[in-house]
Amino acid sequence: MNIGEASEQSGLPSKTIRYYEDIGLIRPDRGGNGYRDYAASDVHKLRFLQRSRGLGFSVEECRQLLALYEDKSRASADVKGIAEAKLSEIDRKIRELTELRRTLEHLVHACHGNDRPDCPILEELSDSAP
Amino acid sequence: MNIGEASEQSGLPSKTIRYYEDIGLIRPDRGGNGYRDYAASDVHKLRFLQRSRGLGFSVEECRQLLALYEDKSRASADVKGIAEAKLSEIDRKIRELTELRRTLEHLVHACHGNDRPDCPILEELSDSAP
DNA sequence: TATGAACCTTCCAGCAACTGGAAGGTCAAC
DNA sequence: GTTGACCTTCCAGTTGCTGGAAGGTTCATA
Repeated sequence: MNIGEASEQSGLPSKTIRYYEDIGLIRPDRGGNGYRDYAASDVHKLRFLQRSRGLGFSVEECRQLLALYEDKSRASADVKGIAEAKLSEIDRKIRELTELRRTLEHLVHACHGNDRPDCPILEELSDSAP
Repeated sequence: MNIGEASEQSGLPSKTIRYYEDIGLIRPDRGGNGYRDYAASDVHKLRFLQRSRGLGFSVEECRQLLALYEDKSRASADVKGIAEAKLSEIDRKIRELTELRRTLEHLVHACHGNDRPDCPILEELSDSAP
């Protein structure tokens, strides 16, 4: 199938699919006209990529997962390890964002939000204290 | 003062400070030797940038905040608007990450993590269902 | 006075992970 | 035969820096 249909079936834009080929994640056949020709297994991999990217895995992590996926003698512990590392990374990000949110909400609450120039948000941002 | 000291006082790497100048956020004087010469007010702005970036504002948002900061006739509502938009953006990110975390944790729990090849994580990622 | 370290300068390139657009080839329908 | 929807490659841009090369300046020390 052509890239357009592969795009539809995988949920990835054609541009992204070509990019994934560029960086060596997939290697579809080529037809006589030079068009890329995707087999069902290619689409399968594309969907795999779409999902794992959606779960926050980096492209390099997806490459590892894909390799494990294709390695029939893999140990599930390898996959679990990658997923667990990603899990604590997500936890860290959530903690950071929550902290950020608190600070920002505090500022927003302190600001009158009227047409006067005095603004605690700017004051806090420009505060000279370290 | 030279860029090194401005860096120390603002908490931003010299590289970043030069970059901020490149994109027009600050304009320090130049000494006769061609060295950048930072006034206290420049360092103040740099620290402002350091803080607002740390709070998750994009460089363009920082540019707006800095303009408002310098505009003595600003309305605090303008600043509050930017901060509120950022707040809901952070909320959205936290929600997304939390959802992600749940899915991933579910997968991690389902996986034995031994040296056998069967792995629910990969199965889920490659699942053909839309 | 020389020299070496520690500064500073500019410019160029690269990171992630795409995305947009230009210029052109191909295919199917009317 | 021509329109329009595909497809191709390649180049450039996005965000927010960061690293490195090649070279100029300053200052302390030998």
